[in-house]
Amino acid sequence: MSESILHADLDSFYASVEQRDDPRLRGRPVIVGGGVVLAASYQAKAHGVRTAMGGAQARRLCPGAIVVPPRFEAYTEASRAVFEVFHDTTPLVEGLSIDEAFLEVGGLRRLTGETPERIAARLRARVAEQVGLPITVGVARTKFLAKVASRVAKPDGLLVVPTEGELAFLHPLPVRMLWGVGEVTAGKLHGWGITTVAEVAELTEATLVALLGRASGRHLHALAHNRDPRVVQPGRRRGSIGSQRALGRRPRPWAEVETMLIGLVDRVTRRMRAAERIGRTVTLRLRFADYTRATRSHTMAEATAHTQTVLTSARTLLRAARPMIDSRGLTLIGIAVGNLAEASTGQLTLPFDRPPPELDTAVDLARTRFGRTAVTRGVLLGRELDADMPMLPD
DNA sequence: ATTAGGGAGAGCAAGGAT
DNA sequence: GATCATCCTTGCTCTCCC
Repeated sequence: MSESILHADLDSFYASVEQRDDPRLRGRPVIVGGGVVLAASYQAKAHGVRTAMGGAQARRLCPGAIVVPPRFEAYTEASRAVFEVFHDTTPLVEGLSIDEAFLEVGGLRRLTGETPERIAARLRARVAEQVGLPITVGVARTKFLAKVASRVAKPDGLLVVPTEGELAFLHPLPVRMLWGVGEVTAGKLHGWGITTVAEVAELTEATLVALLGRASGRHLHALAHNRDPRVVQPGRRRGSIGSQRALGRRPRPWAEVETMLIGLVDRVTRRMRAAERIGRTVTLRLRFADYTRATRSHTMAEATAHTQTVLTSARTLLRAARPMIDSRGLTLIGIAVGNLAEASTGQLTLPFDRPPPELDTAVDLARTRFGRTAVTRGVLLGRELDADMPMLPD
């Protein structure tokens, strides 16, 4: 087994798309997003601007930056084009997010004799030519090493971690570079005087478990000893679909909150139907003026992608949470549907021993059962039906 | 003092089923 | 009939990722 996993990761993705589409932004510090930094070009990062930083702080650090609003549709389209190149390279693609994926090229190597490094170089060139975006690729024997390699090689780089050089690559790294070690975990480790991967590797698994909990401790122990058996899983699907809205600090009338909920549920169920998924667990997500958070969830008896059914559930959760909202001040509201399953196609037979149901009722029933965007044939009426009746316009 | 919007997953408590 | 052990599901919080 040699290095055969690619981790491909677009650089400052949103900011790079903006620079690609507007030549005036090229070579200049660019910040995408106003209230919070969604992405910063490398020219802005040179001034200390970071993703997820507050907009005010970012402007202080880099007064010359050009701030542009996000264009999510452009990013979705760019992502689609990049993943086309990925899938053209190998069918074994595991997407991680809008701008990164693992690619397994071991079989390709055996088939064509081409080295993973060559494959990675060609991938980078094709993304640059066909999509016009810079992308960094890490190449290694394991997912974890490939992921760390791409992070180290950024921006616009290519780094192969040779099998014989894995520990030399891994051990000097700061713990924060480990995938899964965030601010909180890094803080705990620092409190124990642990700053590098080599120092983590000196601890026993029991010590790490005592410090970080069972799962994190074991995980970190394995990674620090360069054990990562995870394989590239093509065709992984997400487990929940959600939508949320930040509201600012201004108090909102209750009626407006309920209206926003309808919009969120409509957006989520619409996306579920487009993805041909149905779900059982409805989660209401709230954030308050003091930055505390709360979630409230309900698991329905049957999975659905039906707007009204999900809305009823969501509305009940929201109304129960009203005292909390009134006292703490709402600054974010979100809805997610989890416990997702594939929507099946199927036939719904309605009983004939009572009067035929109204068309809308039949469509609602079919949608609830199958989670489909449209019922394409209404046998009852013997003609094509357009059953996609959005609650709100797009 | 403060962050959008999209996610995954662990830990834990409580209750039901076996 | 009462008690115990265990597993699973649900609901919620916290951490982490991009």
